[in-house]
Amino acid sequence: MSPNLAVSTVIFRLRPGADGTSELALPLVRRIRTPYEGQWALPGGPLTTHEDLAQAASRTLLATTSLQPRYLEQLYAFGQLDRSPDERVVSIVYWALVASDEAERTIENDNVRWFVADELPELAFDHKLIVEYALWRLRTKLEYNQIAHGFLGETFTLAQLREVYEAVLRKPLDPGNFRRTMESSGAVVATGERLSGTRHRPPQLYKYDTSVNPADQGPLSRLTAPATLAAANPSSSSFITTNRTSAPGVSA
Amino acid sequence: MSPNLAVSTVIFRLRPGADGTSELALPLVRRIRTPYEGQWALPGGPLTTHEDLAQAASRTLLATTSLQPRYLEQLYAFGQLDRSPDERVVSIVYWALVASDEAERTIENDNVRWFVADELPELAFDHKLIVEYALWRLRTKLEYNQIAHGFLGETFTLAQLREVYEAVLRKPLDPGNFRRTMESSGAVVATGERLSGTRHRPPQLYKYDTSVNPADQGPLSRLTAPATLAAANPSSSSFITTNRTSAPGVSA
DNA sequence: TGGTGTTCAAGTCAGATTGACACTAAGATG
DNA sequence: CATCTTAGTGTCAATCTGACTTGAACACCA
Repeated sequence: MSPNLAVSTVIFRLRPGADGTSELALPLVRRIRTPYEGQWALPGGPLTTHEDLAQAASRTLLATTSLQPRYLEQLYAFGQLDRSPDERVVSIVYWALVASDEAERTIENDNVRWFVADELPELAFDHKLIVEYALWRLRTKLEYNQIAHGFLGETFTLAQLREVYEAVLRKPLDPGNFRRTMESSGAVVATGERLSGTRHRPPQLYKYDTSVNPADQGPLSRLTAPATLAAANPSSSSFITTNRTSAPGVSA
Repeated sequence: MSPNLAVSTVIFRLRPGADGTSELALPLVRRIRTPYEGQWALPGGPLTTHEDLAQAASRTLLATTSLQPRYLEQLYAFGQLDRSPDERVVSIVYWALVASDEAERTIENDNVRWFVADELPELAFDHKLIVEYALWRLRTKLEYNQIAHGFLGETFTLAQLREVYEAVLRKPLDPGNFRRTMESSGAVVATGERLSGTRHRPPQLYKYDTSVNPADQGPLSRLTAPATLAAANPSSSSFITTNRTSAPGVSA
């Protein structure tokens, strides 16, 4: 007599906005049955017994939007008693990032459409809450974890990467400081190639060095790649003492 | 034909260790049926249709250890196909903090025992992985989120709070810098009272200002108030003060 | 009763980090 | 060739961080 188990996914992409900058968008599907028939909802479906949680997220993601995610992470398990009017449903929600060019392949129709993240219609169930939490996670995680490349292709310029940050965080960033931070973090590596055809000085193309700062995708990612965990981020809390003995100074 | 749903909880407390400092400990229960009969496992049980996820976590937590958590947060949903040999089980795991004095009430017997977090026996299912992930979350979250008071009583000295940090992070912290950081964060407020009966200058008693830096407990905490999570256990004496010759008291 | 030990609590200081901003480089455009 | 635009580098002050010093206030003990 277990409650029903469903898996849904909040999918994010970046697309050119009206004012020239990029804006966050996510796909919704129209419900074709009660409850909430006709309303927009997150893509998802029931969990079958023969598939993984992440697999189920990928499957429903592919089925509704024909997209492959570049980043996929579990968000939260929602299980309040009243989240569905009829039956008890526990939804395990994932969130995903897709590259812009990949997202072009979505077949938009009357039942699948992309919406700007800040201008959503009324959503079925508690999906409004879920999307807001996913947005919070995306914005929070972007600041300390290297996941911005989930929106981009294999290589990219620092300006493109900065545009991702600016669109997600909704604030302008200083190009010089952004470059300094990214380069010193070591998460990004210059390929040596340049992007030509621009109206200005050709910028370097970069790619991500995933071995330096692996994105935390939950506990399961440790099973497959345990070695990279040793290269952890240095703690930056002020009160943390690494070595109480004084370092030897330079003396004559 | 949904998979079975279970809820388990990783419960942490601090207890006095052999070398005088505190150490992290967590309770495990011995399995009394196959699979993994006789092995140690996390407390938990199947999710019933009439209870919330967090409620289920609290219930099984109370049933096995007779404890009330001071902090409770969802950890992750584990759903790999092979995590249970017989049937498909999806476990939604919570993690909890209990105050030291509260934890004294646990009835330890042959089937329930506290273990030091770094010296666990062989565990059933994938519970080893789960505990390690919970440990990682606890240590990571402590550095940017104010959850350390989950181990302490209503009021505490900065030295006690620092001891929590040192035990969880497993490294010594500079008292002066710790004080500076905590006071400037505003998360902690001096009560004006002092703890007397110590062998030295009486320290200030502090309490947490939860309004300043509320702990992120997931998306649901934004909708409803934390409610009964702040356990009514006003006893301010913790194990940290037990090695005193005379009983410490509180003075203005 | 006064010295000693211990921790509390406040303060100092050098090096690292951050945010704001100036300046030069290198392409395209007309 | 002058100009526009972004790439990329450099500077500087304010702040933060980690290590360390100093005085305060109690208990304890000779």
